[in-house]
Amino acid sequence: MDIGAPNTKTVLLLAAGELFADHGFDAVSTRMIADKAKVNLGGIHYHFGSKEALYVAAFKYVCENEERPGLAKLLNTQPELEKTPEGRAKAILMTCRNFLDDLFDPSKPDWKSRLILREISTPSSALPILVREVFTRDFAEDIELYQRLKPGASYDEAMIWQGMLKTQAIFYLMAKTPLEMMRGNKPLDQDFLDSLIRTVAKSMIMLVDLPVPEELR
Amino acid sequence: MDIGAPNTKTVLLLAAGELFADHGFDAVSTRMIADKAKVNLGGIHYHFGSKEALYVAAFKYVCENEERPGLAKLLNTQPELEKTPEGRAKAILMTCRNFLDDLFDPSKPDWKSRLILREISTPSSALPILVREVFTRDFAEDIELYQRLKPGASYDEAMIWQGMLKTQAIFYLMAKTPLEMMRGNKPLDQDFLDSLIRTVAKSMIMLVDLPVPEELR
DNA sequence: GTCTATAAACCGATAGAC
DNA sequence: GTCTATCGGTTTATAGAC
Repeated sequence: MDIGAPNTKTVLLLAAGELFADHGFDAVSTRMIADKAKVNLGGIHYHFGSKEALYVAAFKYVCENEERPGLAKLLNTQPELEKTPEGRAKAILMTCRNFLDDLFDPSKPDWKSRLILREISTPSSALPILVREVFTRDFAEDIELYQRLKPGASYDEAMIWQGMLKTQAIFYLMAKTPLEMMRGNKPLDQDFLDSLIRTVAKSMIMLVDLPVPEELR
Repeated sequence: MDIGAPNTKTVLLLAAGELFADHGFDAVSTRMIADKAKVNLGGIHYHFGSKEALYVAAFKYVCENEERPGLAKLLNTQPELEKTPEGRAKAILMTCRNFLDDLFDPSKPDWKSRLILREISTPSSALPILVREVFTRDFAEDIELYQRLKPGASYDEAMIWQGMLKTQAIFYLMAKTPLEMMRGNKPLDQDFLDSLIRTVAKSMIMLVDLPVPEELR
């Protein structure tokens, strides 16, 4: 979907997306959306037809505009990394760092990721968009890469390996509030994030029998 | 909460818990709950006072009655496993297997786990119960164990290590439907579960510098 | 404790003026 | 394309009979 200047439709998409991400579809009313977007209530049905159609449009917009570079993409732009075991290990570490730093960057709003998370846990009519735009598109390359790193590996094994980063990243994004409460309201700071990056990268590197970089020891 | 014979209150707790787990708090009406429990609508307010109080009661009931044995508990019942590196590695593998087999056992209803998952992703007034009964209680022992296995390790590192099993288990429980759709409606079968168990166990074992059991090679 | 009836508020959606 | 007013339905919660 191509969107130019911030018109009513775009404003509605973004306001609705953030509200749905924060509270869930059923907890958000069309009046809340109209208020947040500073748009008349009737505009929702004029532009989208229904609340559900607005949700699907917002979800589709987010999926198609989110770019979360995986390991395979990094290796495509820096092919020399794939030539040596040390380079491949470094590429895995860089991917973990890029992915998690980006996801937890406080200057970047995280509602788009959380909206996707909601569709994962409570699928709606937007589920095919999720599967097509996120699951299939984002996973496929890294699955193929794993099977290149470990010839003969099963699809399941490849799927689980490339999921180690994403599943854990998603959990800590999702569980931020209770985790911080558990830690006595100490926020998940950069130290925590560094530990997570190092642990995930190290385990993924060791699982494909690559040498662990010195900085992870 | 001690509950004897299946009285109205218990029936309501269980019916409400399952519905909330399946659809979320806002998507479930008190009429749906009363219908499922085959209880009169007024009974909800008579026994619990409000829909929100019923949710909190159901959540508390689930948290207090769920027993998910961790690694530390296994070692307490079989202390001889902790004596050798091979035994410690085996204990980690057994914990992963027990945890995941139990979570994905088709004969066991998984709505209790999914209800907890919902409170994690969308905290409500029941959040303190979640933190106290699940996060603090379930995590503490394994965190302490990790620091025994790796003296001098930081709290964050220990937290992330013991979370490797739980975070990934939770993701696959949560994402079952879209994952199966991505796999062309092929279910997450025992082969997939075995791959997950093996991969998670292997990475956790290697992270604490223990020897990888022969069966995981 | 269980039931019916209903109050009061809110919901998504629509009609029609501008 | 934006606005107001409102419809028909559902929601939680309650009052009161039994």
